Amino acid sequence: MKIKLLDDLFSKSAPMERRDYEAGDPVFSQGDRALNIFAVVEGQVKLERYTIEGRSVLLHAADAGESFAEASLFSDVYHCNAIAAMPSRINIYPKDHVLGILRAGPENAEMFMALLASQVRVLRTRLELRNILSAKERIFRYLLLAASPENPEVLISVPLKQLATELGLAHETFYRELASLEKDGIIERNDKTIKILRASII
Amino acid sequence: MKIKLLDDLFSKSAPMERRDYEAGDPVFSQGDRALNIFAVVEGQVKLERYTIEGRSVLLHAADAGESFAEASLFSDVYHCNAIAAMPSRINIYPKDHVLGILRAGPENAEMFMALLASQVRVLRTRLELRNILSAKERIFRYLLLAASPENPEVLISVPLKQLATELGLAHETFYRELASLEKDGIIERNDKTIKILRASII
DNA sequence: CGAGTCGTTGAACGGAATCAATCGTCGTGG
DNA sequence: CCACGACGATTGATTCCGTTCAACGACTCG
Repeated sequence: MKIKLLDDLFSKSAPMERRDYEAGDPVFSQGDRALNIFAVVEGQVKLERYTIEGRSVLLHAADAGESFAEASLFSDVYHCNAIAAMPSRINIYPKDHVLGILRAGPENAEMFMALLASQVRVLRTRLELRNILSAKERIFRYLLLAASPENPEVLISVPLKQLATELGLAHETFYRELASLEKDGIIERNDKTIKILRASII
Repeated sequence: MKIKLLDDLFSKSAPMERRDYEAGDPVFSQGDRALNIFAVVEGQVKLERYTIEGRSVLLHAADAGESFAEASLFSDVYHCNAIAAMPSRINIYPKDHVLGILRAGPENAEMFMALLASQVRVLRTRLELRNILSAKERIFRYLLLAASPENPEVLISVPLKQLATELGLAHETFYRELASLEKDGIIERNDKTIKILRASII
């Protein structure tokens, strides 16, 4: 979820706390009273849940720019642990204040609902991409989706390595297949953009 | 998103339409005025977007029990095509009526936000599972998450084949690894349940 | 200038997909 | 009522391709 939009919405007329964490610092723990929702400004936060026999399983890794624990707005306690995975800076929005804003008027609530619904859409799409086995095909479809219908040029604003992770590929594979796509004249790479030359990899 | 909860929320004091579609029938098309949101009762609906050169890319396949086009509540037009992938029955909730309900009181809006937030949580978790390369490990973590901390028994209410798809595995692989987990004494399988015997696959 | 990271390519391995075949069950219609 | 088809569950054999390990150049930043 775009952190800026969230900020615009939740920092309205209110103090928002920004705190720094060291790697390993807990942000909150499973069972704690849910008092805040959060957004990662810098760093990464791991969300994990304790399961049977004290074992913990990773639920999500929230990277810079992501919000997390939104569901805690509607729950009394946190249902997982949040731990800074590296030195991190985190925005903290008090739950009661946020709920106040959401209740203040339908516009605010609807803005938040729109953010959530769009997040759902993005996640579903990302999940669908993962159903594509072939690395080349997955990368290509990603590019098709990232390009607008009118403009076949995709702006790459994050390191390719990170893109690879987002697509669920080893970065070596990603580089390789990008190179292969370019060699086959399907895409053209420039400094920070990738241009789709043909809308088919055949 | 649980269709029942949605129904409870959106069918309040209002007519909800239920319509049947044949395979290939369009539910709505990219660019159409967004007038409804939907839920699949039976069948499957494919959501796809037109990209450059008239090519379309699958965004999501909504199965029975899922809602779709929630984001259209906050958009003037649909941004993708929805097509029945097989004979399907679909609930249709008129957007203006739904928005009316959401504006009627904060409880309704908050119920919907809670649904969306929980959906986000589920999708993030599912995505995180996909980051696990090893089929056995992925299946095992899934089971750990599906089991409650107190009760190591997981109720399997859908065909295993479908579970395999959800986990992003070929069903053959899924059966194989389940068998292997059982052989190693890590799980115990009964008719409709799987019991976790050890919280580690080592 | 050195440490760290990104980007890139090569070689080898391993494991999941795929193709294939069988069995059991359930529903259906002749 | 039984034959048949459809589908889920299961196991075997084979193939393929993405991961992994490794090494290197380019670049940035302190």
